Amino acid sequence: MQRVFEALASTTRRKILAYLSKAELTAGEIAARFEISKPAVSQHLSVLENAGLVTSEKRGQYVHYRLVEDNLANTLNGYLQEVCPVSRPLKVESAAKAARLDDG
Amino acid sequence: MQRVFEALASTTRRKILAYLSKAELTAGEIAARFEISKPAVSQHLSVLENAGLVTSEKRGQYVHYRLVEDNLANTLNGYLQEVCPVSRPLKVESAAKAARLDDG
DNA sequence: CTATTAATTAAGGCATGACTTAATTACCTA
DNA sequence: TAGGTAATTAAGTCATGCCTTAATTAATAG
Repeated sequence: MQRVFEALASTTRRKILAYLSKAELTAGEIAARFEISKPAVSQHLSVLENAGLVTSEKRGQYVHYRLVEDNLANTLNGYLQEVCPVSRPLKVESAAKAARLDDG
Repeated sequence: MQRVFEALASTTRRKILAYLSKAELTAGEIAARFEISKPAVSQHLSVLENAGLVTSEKRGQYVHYRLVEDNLANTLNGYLQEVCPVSRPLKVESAAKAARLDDG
């Protein structure tokens, strides 16, 4: 929980997650999308992995990273339920679908 | 967005939000719940207020703080939609209700 | 007006986070 | 096995964050 919010506090790390939400990428492919050094990106990936937000798999010479969607969704939604009324997140997040389902 | 995630990166600040989710409190009442100094708590409140997660109102000698639920819920859910498939958060957050509605 | 309480601002210390370059590890290919 | 690429680890710098105590502002009570 603490690690997840710390990981999300960095814009660079949130961008990495955004990239990984579209496709699995190697460390090098991720680094190429930023202007900071490769070791710096590697450190960010390490933070994200320690928070359980991404996982890595080494295939040959490359390390492939992918998003762990469940952990992100569960942590944020869990926190939201804790602090906000249960009904609100549902409405905010997919108001259209909820409305449709509630009406039907 | 950046400010919200920075604000949430601190355990102390998340605890403050948790207290405020139960009741409106004065700065002093909040400070009394922590072991750190009152100025330290004041700084945390300032961070939360700059992030738009709480608002304050001075009444006489006291400053009352309360949670801004909408901003917290909208920011986290908005981010979640951006990074995770739209359908997932709904399932995670209220699986029972979603299942019931989907089945019915 | 003076004293007291609530709260914030100011100033400074210390730990932590983010970045850099250089070195190292691991894997692939000629 | 020597050389090259991918990636991480190591070491050190610089900025930022969180905490402290002391000073200040603002409101209430005598």
